[in-house]
Amino acid sequence: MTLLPRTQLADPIDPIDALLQAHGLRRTQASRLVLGWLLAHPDTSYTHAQLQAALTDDSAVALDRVTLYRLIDRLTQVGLLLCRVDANRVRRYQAMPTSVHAIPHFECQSCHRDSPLSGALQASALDLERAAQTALEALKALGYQGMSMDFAVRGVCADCATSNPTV
Amino acid sequence: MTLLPRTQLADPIDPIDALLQAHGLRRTQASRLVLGWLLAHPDTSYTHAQLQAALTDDSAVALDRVTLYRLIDRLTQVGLLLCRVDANRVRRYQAMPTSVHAIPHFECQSCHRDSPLSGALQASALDLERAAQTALEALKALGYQGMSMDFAVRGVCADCATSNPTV
DNA sequence: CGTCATAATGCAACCCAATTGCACTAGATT
DNA sequence: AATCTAGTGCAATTGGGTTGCATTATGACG
Repeated sequence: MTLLPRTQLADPIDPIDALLQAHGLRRTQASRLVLGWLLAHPDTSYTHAQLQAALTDDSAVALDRVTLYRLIDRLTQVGLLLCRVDANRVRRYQAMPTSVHAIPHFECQSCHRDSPLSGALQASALDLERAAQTALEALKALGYQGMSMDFAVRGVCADCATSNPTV
Repeated sequence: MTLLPRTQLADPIDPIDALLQAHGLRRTQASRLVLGWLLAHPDTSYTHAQLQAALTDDSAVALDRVTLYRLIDRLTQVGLLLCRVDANRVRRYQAMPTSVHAIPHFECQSCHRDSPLSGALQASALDLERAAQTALEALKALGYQGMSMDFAVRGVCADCATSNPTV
């Protein structure tokens, strides 16, 4: 029985390793772990704290707070992660979505609830999404990479408006 | 010469006083100052720090840090101010706009530049704005108040994408 | 008017997400 | 194998924002 020439198989068999390498990042335990975890949980965003908790929970590997900060920052800079700041001024990270689905949402400045625009707004929301899609295509053609859209309406919701003495 | 019955003139001659009163807020030196200043500088947003600096500069009245925090919070809750969190996790305040003009903008996660979507995207941007306008009308009809829209695209801009070794 | 409840102010101390500096470790490249 | 540098870990710090509590001033009511 002869030894198979392992090197014939491309070095990065793992898709995660391939992504890291393709973006010029080193393949370390931490980077594999974080990117792997986020890719395994698409369309969900996590704060730094949540991510650290989930990772230590999941893999029993306790990686340093600061290391995680720097790692997610690197992953974000190369476009592998999407980062946005939530209403509480905390950054939320998630795997950069491959397809786009910008759900318009409303942030009430009084009760601080964040609700998706639906129901009566279905029609205009669809219009929005279509227009946004067109915009994205144009950007991609210009060389932009790894994009996500976010449409926010801010104001005072009907509930809060009626309880306020706004005359 | 008889004294004019001053009280015949409506108490809140000042439009700022009128706004404060209409929203159930007391008319204090600080509230008049802040709301007045922001109304005098429409379509421009300020951080707490900038606002405090501008006010002490402008009116020689040094109001306390915490007082200003609480004041802008009150003004925001009743819908007189618009508050959003910028990419640096800092809240920015401005007078709630009366008309809407949501300029789509792109936030690069690599170089952290924030640029308006223009040029080649003019067409889709217009579509976007039209769709957004429709959405706003629908919300107003539902009782929502003092609204503003924000359309953000996040990703890696063409400049950064080419300098990254993204293969 | 004066009285009085309560909204608003000021100060000190605190919270917490995120950053910085520096020594150290481990991928990658030759 | 040697070596360069990206990545890691720890400690200390930054900075926007909050909380508790005593004090002041606004506006409503008799």
